[in-house]
Amino acid sequence: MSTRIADVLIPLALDTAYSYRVPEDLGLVEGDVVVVPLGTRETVGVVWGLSEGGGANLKAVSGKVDASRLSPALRKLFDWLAWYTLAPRGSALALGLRVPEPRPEVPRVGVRLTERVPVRMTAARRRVLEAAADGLTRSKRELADAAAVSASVIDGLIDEGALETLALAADPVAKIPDPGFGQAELSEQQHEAARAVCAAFHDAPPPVILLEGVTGSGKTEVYFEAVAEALRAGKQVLILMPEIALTAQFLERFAGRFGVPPAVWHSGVSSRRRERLHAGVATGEVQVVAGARSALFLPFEQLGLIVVDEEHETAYKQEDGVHYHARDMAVVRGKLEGATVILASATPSLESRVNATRGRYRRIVLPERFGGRTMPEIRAIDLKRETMPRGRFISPTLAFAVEDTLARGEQALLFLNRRGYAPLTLCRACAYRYECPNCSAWLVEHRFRRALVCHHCGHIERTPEACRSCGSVDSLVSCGPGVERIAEEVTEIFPGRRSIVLSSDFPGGAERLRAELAAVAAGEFDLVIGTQLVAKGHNFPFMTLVGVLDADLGLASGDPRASERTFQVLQQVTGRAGRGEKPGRALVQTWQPTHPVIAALVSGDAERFYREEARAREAAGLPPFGRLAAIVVSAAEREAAEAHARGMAQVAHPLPGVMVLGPAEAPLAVIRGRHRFRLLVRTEREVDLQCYLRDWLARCPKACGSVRAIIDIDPQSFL
DNA sequence: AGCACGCCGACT
DNA sequence: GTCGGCGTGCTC
Repeated sequence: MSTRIADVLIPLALDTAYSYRVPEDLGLVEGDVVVVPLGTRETVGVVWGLSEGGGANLKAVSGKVDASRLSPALRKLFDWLAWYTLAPRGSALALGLRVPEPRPEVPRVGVRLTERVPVRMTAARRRVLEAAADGLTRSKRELADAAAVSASVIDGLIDEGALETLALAADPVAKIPDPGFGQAELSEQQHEAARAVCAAFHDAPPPVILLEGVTGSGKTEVYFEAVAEALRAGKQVLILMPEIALTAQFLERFAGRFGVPPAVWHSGVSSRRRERLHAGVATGEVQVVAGARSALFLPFEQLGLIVVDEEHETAYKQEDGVHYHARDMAVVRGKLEGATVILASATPSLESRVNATRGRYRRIVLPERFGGRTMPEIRAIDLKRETMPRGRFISPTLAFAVEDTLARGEQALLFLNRRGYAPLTLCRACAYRYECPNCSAWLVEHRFRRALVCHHCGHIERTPEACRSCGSVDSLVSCGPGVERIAEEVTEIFPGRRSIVLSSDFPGGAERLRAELAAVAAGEFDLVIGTQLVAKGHNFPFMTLVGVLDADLGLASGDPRASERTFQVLQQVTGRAGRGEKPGRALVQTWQPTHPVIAALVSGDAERFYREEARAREAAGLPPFGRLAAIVVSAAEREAAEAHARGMAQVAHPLPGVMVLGPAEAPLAVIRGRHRFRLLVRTEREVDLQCYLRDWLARCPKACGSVRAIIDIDPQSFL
């Protein structure tokens, strides 16, 4: 008398699947979604394994949920993700498990014209009757929109019998994209790249492709051809993008190529719609999903292609809960599903370039701009050779170039990656610096808001009249530039020019900002002063000059990715010049024109940057990428962990309350908390980290379920 | 994640 | 005396 046992993984912070007895008549299969008793309540879970057992006194599975079954590939993905990130398997599962709430089916109502004429006629009613004159059935909303009336007019006509209601078939979750709809005209280069990408789609095993193309080279059109190829092969496609890149503009472009927009998945999509999409993806009805990171865990039935657009974007990094990088997970999912993966970027991350060089990824390059446009000419302005007017940040050379550009009726962009008015406020009398009380970073002056703001933690205080330290009045000076201060300078040296400051502080929110970006694109401004916000997105056809005010900003931040990030953002922002009819140029103000980042940027030789950066890291004994892990253990484990740490050498650490211990190649830090404390392990390579942690956990078994995080080495995210 | 259990301070 | 605050640990 053997019983069937189901090992059920529950989407909670649990690493082990729990065993339940399977009732005879349930007919469970691995991957089924089930309801099981857990403690005093009932929870949903997924059958991770089935076996024949002795039928011990286990609780029984309560029932099967009529939801999509998780495919073996998806279950493997969650297992792998949990293993890789050292997260409990249940937490990994929680990222992708979605259980449909039982909702009453709301029948969609359509209305249609009848023979009956309403007793009283009004202008609004007449418009409705005209719009409905063709006798077709429409939804209330549609008819109201077509006649430009409110829904109550329609209701009135229904009451009078002039319109009749009838049940409407539920509309499809997503429209069917047509791979042959609007084949774009491709340049020779794009064509060649598209052919290579499409050919690779049929390779076995399917490759990971790094599609690298300079700004304006038409990467999107190229990967759209791969999407078309996948659709023709009857496969589903996932396009991952940073949430902010999922714009109406992108959807229109997609619709221009495939006839309809893709299904969209991001945090703003309603839960009802998500549920329908989830189900539609599982049945294969939804063929293309464009989505933010979490779309990675949708239960695709026949996934053939994953595109990761702007693969270098940091938005792909999940920093709370389970720490994962969506780009890397996309590569893993591609492998598990047998799907081709395309990583697209104008400025790839260092690790993707390294992977391409090592032959793990196939590299396809679009070196030129589309439509005969040329890349902007980039020149450095050596600030050591400029005579800067006192209190000014725009050099005479740059000012002259701006004047010249404006005189020709073209636009210029002045780029400074610093919000606010001035990054530092200090007292002339006592040399007191205004620092954040929470994180001791400098407080940034925002003159417009009359406040000092911490860009780290959000702390805000009113700009003081007198020095907080010595009480002197009128002794405070603003040091260094922010975009607001540059705007002030611009009105002084280019009087009468229409200028605008664009940063994430822009008053009026995202809607206003979008409108202003459109206004810039339409040529309604002469000068744009902007932060990183203007580095990508909207195309500005009249912009022919980009001036970078401080190219060195960010190079000395201590972040191991500082060079890479700076290079990427400078490449993007200088690439804004000359995307319209006329060629563009960029002038880059710097104190260190021979710095590898600046030299590579000016020479237009990205290869050189990546090569040198990889070499520099190797020489410094750093890997191209590294990780930090935090383990949270219970108070009971504290002693054992400390005993283990005691045998290790101490190393200084800049973080308050952190004690760093351990050998130099794998230091171990201990942060004391009130009731918990953390162990932070830094290591040179991911593989080492895994080994190190596993070894550590073996000695400290109870800590195993409590490993909380693996994060990139990045002091910012760590703080 | 929820829920129970247990240990402390402060109230009808 | 007990009510309830939170901190801790368990759930097949």
